[in-house]
Amino acid sequence: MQLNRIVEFHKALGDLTRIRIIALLQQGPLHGQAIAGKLSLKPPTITHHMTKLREVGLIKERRDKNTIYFSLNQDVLESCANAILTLGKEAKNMEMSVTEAERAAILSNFYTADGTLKNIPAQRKKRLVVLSHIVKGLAFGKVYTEKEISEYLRKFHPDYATLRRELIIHQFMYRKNSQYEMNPPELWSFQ
Amino acid sequence: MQLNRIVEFHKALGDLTRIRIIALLQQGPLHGQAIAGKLSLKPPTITHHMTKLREVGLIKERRDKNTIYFSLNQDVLESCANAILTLGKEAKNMEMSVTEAERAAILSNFYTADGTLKNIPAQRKKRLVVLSHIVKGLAFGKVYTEKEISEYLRKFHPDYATLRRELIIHQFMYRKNSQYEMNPPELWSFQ
DNA sequence: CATCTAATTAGATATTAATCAAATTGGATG
DNA sequence: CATCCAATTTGATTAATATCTAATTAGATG
Repeated sequence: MQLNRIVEFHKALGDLTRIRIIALLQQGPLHGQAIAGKLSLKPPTITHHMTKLREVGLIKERRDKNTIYFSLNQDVLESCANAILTLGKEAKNMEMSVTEAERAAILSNFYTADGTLKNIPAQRKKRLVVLSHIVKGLAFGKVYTEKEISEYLRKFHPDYATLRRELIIHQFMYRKNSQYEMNPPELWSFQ
Repeated sequence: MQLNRIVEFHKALGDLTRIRIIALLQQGPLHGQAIAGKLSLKPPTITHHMTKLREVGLIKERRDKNTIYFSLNQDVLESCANAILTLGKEAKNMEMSVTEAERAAILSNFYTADGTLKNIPAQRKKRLVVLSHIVKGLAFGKVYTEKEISEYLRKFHPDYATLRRELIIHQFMYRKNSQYEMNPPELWSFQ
């Protein structure tokens, strides 16, 4: 994830009023005046804060007559909250380029003859080599459902949930609203 | 986790320079001048930012002669990053120990038509039901003075001091320096 | 068309905060 | 003791931002 996106996300949450709004919206959708009432603030102030939250993708809205119901985009909240945990690790990978020979050796080591994985490599470098190979089997630009992704991954290893999580964490794939998309290689934490 | 702690955490990360510092420290410990050099900033600026990061518990330090090596407290980073995800989520679990019917029965039993309490329930379970209902009339995240709290509680029962004490004891509210704040529902001692 | 209501924009004010130069602190060392 | 060096504090400047009132927009309804 881009550095500035992370900053803007945390800046959006670095305000008591906006945290209170998040807490409210986690209980369910609310319209502007209701939020203003519960927080003892004026509507323009709520608009101001909703704008900030919307700018970082945290807000979904649904209109009903004159009233706009705001709700939380939990996917964005989760992915942005976790982004900070894997920050410096991407930079470290830059130093860790792998030769083609090394790469081939790692792959032949972890793949069986029928194309499944013996196990998921514990060592970070090897895991990234294997993950990048797996993600190359997907079509770039295509949007996959969660079910499609799981089925694809299960062909490699029964623990497809771990594979899926690792693919997200290391920026090989991008998830939004339970839909999955391959990231462009320049975002991969690797190569 | 206390609401203000979450705000301070995100405020600490809502700055590009501090995010860059985090990214650096995730690769290993560094001393101040090294950070200043890598970011092309002056030492006082680094001190300023390290102070902010330290205030939210993100920094560990080790001294070697005149040089202080800063490193990241990953545990704090993870727990604070995840705190935002579970803010209001357990709000509904609270009622799990009591059925809605039971709850409604207790409330209608102790409330008069004009919204005041006939008396403060002696039985623990009933008292908790009533207290949780009272605290829901407060704004989550707002800081109240003792006077405001007392006035609010007096609308329910003349013995507002008992109500106030009970709200603290059972973790519905948090008090510090005569200032009161509603606790997040996951802290409520409901059954 | 006239009116209502919720949301937004505009503009003003007060507060917070990021950065640096200059001065200071405080341990380490000769 | 004198000196060095990294870190910190102080004080100033500049930029951002949280909140409000008043005015405006825009959809819905009679």
